[in-house]
Formats: sequence, C-alpha cells, structure tokens
Amino acid sequence: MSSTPQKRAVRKSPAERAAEITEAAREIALEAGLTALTLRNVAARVGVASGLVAHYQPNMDALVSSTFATIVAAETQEVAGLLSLQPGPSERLALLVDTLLDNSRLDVTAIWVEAWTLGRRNETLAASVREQMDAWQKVFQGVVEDGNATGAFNVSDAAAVAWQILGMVDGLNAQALVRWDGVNDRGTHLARAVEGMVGAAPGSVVAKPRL
Amino acid sequence: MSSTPQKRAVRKSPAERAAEITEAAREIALEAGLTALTLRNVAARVGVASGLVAHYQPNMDALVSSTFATIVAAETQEVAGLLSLQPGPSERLALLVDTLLDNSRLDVTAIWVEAWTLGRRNETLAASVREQMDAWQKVFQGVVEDGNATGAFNVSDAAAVAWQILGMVDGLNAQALVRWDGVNDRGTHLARAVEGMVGAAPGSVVAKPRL
DNA sequence: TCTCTTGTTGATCACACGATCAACAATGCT
DNA sequence: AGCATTGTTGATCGTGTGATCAACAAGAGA
Repeated sequence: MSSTPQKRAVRKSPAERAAEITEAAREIALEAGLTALTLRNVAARVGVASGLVAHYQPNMDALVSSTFATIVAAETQEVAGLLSLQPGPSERLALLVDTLLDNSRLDVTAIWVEAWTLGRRNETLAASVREQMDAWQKVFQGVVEDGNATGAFNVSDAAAVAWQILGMVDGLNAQALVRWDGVNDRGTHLARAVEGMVGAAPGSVVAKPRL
Repeated sequence: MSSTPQKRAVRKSPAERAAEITEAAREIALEAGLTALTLRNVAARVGVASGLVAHYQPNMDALVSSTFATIVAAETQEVAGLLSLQPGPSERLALLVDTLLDNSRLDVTAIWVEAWTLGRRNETLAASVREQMDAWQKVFQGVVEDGNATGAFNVSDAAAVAWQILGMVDGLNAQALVRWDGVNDRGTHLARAVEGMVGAAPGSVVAKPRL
C-alpha cells in the first residue's frame, strides 16, 4: 500500500504533462465514470497538485467533454475497423450486433449513459455526445446502404433505420448495465429484429454463438 | 416574483407534511432531475427549513429512490391501463410501441437514464430500478404470451423477447432525449423490428399515424 | 388558563467541488 | 556562474452538499 509521497513532481514539457492528464482522465472515467473526473482526483492520479490540472484545462467541463470523446471515438473506430474485414453486409450487420452485445464494453456503455444526463448541464459535453452519436450512426448507415446495393436488404430510409438500430443497441447495452443477467440469446433476438427492419430474409443475419 | 417569505411554516400533521415532501420531490425530479433532489431544494419548495426534510427522511438516498419509484410506477400503471382497453395482442403491442415513442414522457425517460447511473452509487436506488424494470418487463411479457396463445405471435422465450423489446424502447427514448430530431417514422420502424422478434406477420403490428 | 407534547427552526459541522494566484524551484540559456 | 523562463505548488475563496441537534413555539389536553 505504499503510495508515492514524492515531494515535488518532476518537471515535464507541457505536451507531455497534458498527455499525462488526458490519459489519467481516461482511466478514471473508465473505472469510476465521468462524475469522478474532479480536479483533485485527476491530479492525484498524475501525482501532481490540483492547480496544475486546472492550469492545463480551461475548465472541468472541457476535460469531461474531451475525455468522453476520446473514449467513445476509440471504440467507434475499433469496431468500424473490424467491420471492414467482413465479406458482405449481412455478415457486417451480424458482427456489429454480435460485437456490441458481448458485454466486454460495459465500461464504455456506462460512460455513454452518464454523458446523456450530464449533457443536460454541460453544453460542451452535449455537443460532443451528438457528434459521437452521428459517427456511430454513419457506421450503421454505411452497412445498411451497402446491403441495399447488393440486394441483401430492402430499406427506403437507410438513415432512419440506422438511427433506429443504434438506439436499440444502446438500450440493450444500458439494460445490461443494470441487469446483466436475465436475458439469453440477446444476439439472436436482436438479429431477428434487425432483419425485420432492413427487410432481410429471416435467418440471413446470424449472430455467432457466445463462447 | 414575490416569493413567500412567511416567517414560520404552519404546523401540520406528520402524514400531511410527509406527503407534501414527497410531492415536492416528485415535481423537482420531473423538472430538474433526480440530481436536483437536495435537502435545501426540497425544503425551499415546501416552504420549510431544510432540517425538516431531513427529519422526515432517513437520508437523501432514500428520498431519491422512493421518488424514482413513485414516478416510474405511475407511468407503468398508466400505460398498462391503456393496454387493457385494446382488443387483441397485435393492437396492444402496437399501442405499446406507439405510446412509448410519442415523446410526451421525455421527463420520465430522463429520470430512467439518470437512475441507471445514479444506481451505481446508491444501492437503494439500484434495487428500485431493478424492481421497476421487472414491472415493465412483465407488462411486455404479458402481451407477448397473449399473442402466443391466440396464434398472432410465435415466440419460444416470451420473457427474453419482452426484455429485448423493453431495452429497445428504452434505448430509442434515451436517444430521443439527446437527439429529438433526426428520425422519422420511429413507430413504423420499431413495429417492423418487433414483428421480426415475435414472429408476427409483417404489417400486423400497425402504429397509428402521428398527429 | 396552564402545561406538555411535538412539529419546526436555523445555526453548525465536516466534507467536496471548481477556480485562482502569489510564491517557489527546476531548467535552459547567456 | 548568473539569470530569465516557466512548470509547479498549495493555500485560499466561495459555493454546495448531507447531516445533526439544542432551542423554539404552536397546538391539544388538563
């Protein structure tokens, strides 16, 4: 339990220190939520006085907002990367459903949910949330339009359907946050639902079995 | 802007005062969220000293939790009441989808979302959240089993499908909280999705047109 | 009318938050 | 070696929170 009571933090370049702070903020947010992002909390993790954190940030709202964006954007890009490896739209949609429901990203889900309510009192964060939601929606929309082109899907309003799928995934994840037990075969059920929305043949979107 | 600076609050019976406090808490939560439920806030609304609110509640976590339960349970019962007026399971499911997406309950949705994250630090609230989610799930499950019996639906695991629909509705509502624009025909899309999940004929669940 | 029960007050405590800034000290430059 | 730059400190301010409790006063019963 020996903490590091070093009297004074070593002097570092502004870029380096700023990176340390944003990284510490990221870790804290993932572990304890955006609400835990306080001046003193972040400072303690970096091993630095609270004033220094304030010195590197215009205000805490900004740090909360940018931390949210960092975490969420990373997830979006990671999943989008996985998608590009799939052969066709049905497989892509299946992977999307499968990946987003595998409960390995509950920490990120918690941050999403927190951001939705925190956004009511933090306009900077609210803007960030909308931006990141748009990014996610675009990913879904791409897959849907793809399937429309190949004839695998039949959707008149790809954008609306993409929003809808996104909302469903968010809801199911948020639910898992509180009630991680209870529901079996979430992937299969969601696959059926999505097939209904995109007008795909029943069974064409197949979620891989959980291990 | 004349507030009521009455020197001393009139003396009331414990039952009456307790009712005033819970009612004030309900109003505050609906207007400004569960986070706004502070001793001083509630006391000011009742027109009473902050100490009195504390006197009537074991602690604030309990007031937050019971206020959440009050608000949410009322909504569940209201919607369940509307359901019983419908002739068959397809109409019931359609009404459910329709009612829950009509954006007239965004204040309640906000409280749901807030409770999901607040529950991480308020165990009493977390228990309440699980309880109320169970109540909602039962409502959906009843409709699904109903449709199974009449042959309108074809579901092997009614409980799981009910959870799934609930999660989807929650997610779409939460989305509307942040992005109330953007998506058209939410009811129609969700109806298609739900048809896919319950194994109903396409078009059998028809959302009524928005007015 | 007096007394006693009890609903009510409001000052107070300990704590946590964001923000500010004069003072300090480490580093690089001359 | 001396100096100027600048990264860093930590005390401090104002605000907000939940909780506590001696003191007060309104009302009911005698």
